[in-house]
Amino acid sequence: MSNFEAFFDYIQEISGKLLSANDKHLLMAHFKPKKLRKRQYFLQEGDVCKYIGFIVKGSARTFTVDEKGHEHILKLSLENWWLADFESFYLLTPSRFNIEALEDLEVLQSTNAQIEEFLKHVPAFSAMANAISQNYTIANQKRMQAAISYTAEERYEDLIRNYPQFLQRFPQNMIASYLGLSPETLSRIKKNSFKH
Amino acid sequence: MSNFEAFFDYIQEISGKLLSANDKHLLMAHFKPKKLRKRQYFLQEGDVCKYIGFIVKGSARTFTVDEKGHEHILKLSLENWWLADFESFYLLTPSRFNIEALEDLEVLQSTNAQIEEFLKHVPAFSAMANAISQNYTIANQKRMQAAISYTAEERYEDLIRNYPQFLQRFPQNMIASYLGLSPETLSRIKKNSFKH
DNA sequence: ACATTGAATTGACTTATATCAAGGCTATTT
DNA sequence: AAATAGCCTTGATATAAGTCAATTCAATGT
Repeated sequence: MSNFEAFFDYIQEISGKLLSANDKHLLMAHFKPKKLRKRQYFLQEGDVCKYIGFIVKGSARTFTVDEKGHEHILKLSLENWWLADFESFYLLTPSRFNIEALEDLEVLQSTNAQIEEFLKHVPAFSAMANAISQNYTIANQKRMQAAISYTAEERYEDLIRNYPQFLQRFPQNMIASYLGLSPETLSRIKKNSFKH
Repeated sequence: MSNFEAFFDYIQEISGKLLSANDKHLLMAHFKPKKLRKRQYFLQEGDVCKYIGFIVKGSARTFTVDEKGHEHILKLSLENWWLADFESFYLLTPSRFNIEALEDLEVLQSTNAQIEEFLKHVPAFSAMANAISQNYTIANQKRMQAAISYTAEERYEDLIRNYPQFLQRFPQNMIASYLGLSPETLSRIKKNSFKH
């Protein structure tokens, strides 16, 4: 299945290790392809995030809804990213988040218990997990720094630098929410940044 | 050395595995005790973060200085936490951060190359690394959500709930900076929160 | 013990960002 | 093709938070 080829390439590239034929069979046996249409939910608030998904195609947003009914986007996710509420996934607690497909979405999904097995038995998989953990730590540190020390305009410029794909793939109001801004404010920032 | 006992206990508790006598000798051979007095720097902006430190005693802050000379605290760290700029430590790039002792500080420190060895040869150590990675991911997700969707007052309440020790150990202006607030604003928030 | 420095508070004022409301444009659905 | 819904922009106004300055108090160094 061509779905899995991209997945295998990704694992091998990021881990720097090769997958054996056996490894590949094991992964194919326990990652299930799942398709969601735009607007469908991968996870709903209150449910346990039983599955982690590797995005083969499409995009999604992870968001909360506050008491005033306002949505706040914590993550925007694209191809070759992992999709889950990790807190709920690791601890098996009810999630505070919703995860919704923003475009038609194809993922390969598996459970926490299965992931533990891959970590034990597939060296490339566990090397990948370590590499991802490093990347996430670095990305989180950068984003947190931006959140506490940058102005709205600087955060937007930072996003353009780090995730230029987002501008192509996501509507501006989603990007505003991801940056912690109102859509109006982002619109004004874009207008003013011409002047600089 | 009593320093190491606390360290070993920590590793065993968080990993759920025991350290052999051999493991302990290996750790003691390659983690060097280091003491810093209050105000001394564990890391300076521009330097590569060669060492990761396990805090045995004391506290530290990780912060940046922006173009206007304002300091922004990204992390506050206490006993049994790991101290490093992980981006610089993993990638061996010059750090954008400073790490300064806020109280007299005792750490056990080691290099990235050594850590790799421990991960390979000490099962409890690598299990600990995986557990920490999960905890960090969860904590980062929470803090990021707070940053984009909470008001200043809600972020402060969140801090009281999650890290009550901070109020005892750190001056209020440090906490304000950690929350991304001016000291004056935090002072006013405290005054007003009596009214609610 | 005295002098100095740093921390916290408060008031007055400024600035950044949110909110509310309206209008126009575009894409999607029927 | 018409109707609809979603998205973006703009203006007017409100609110939250920052800045600057002054004062008090506590902690620290000599």
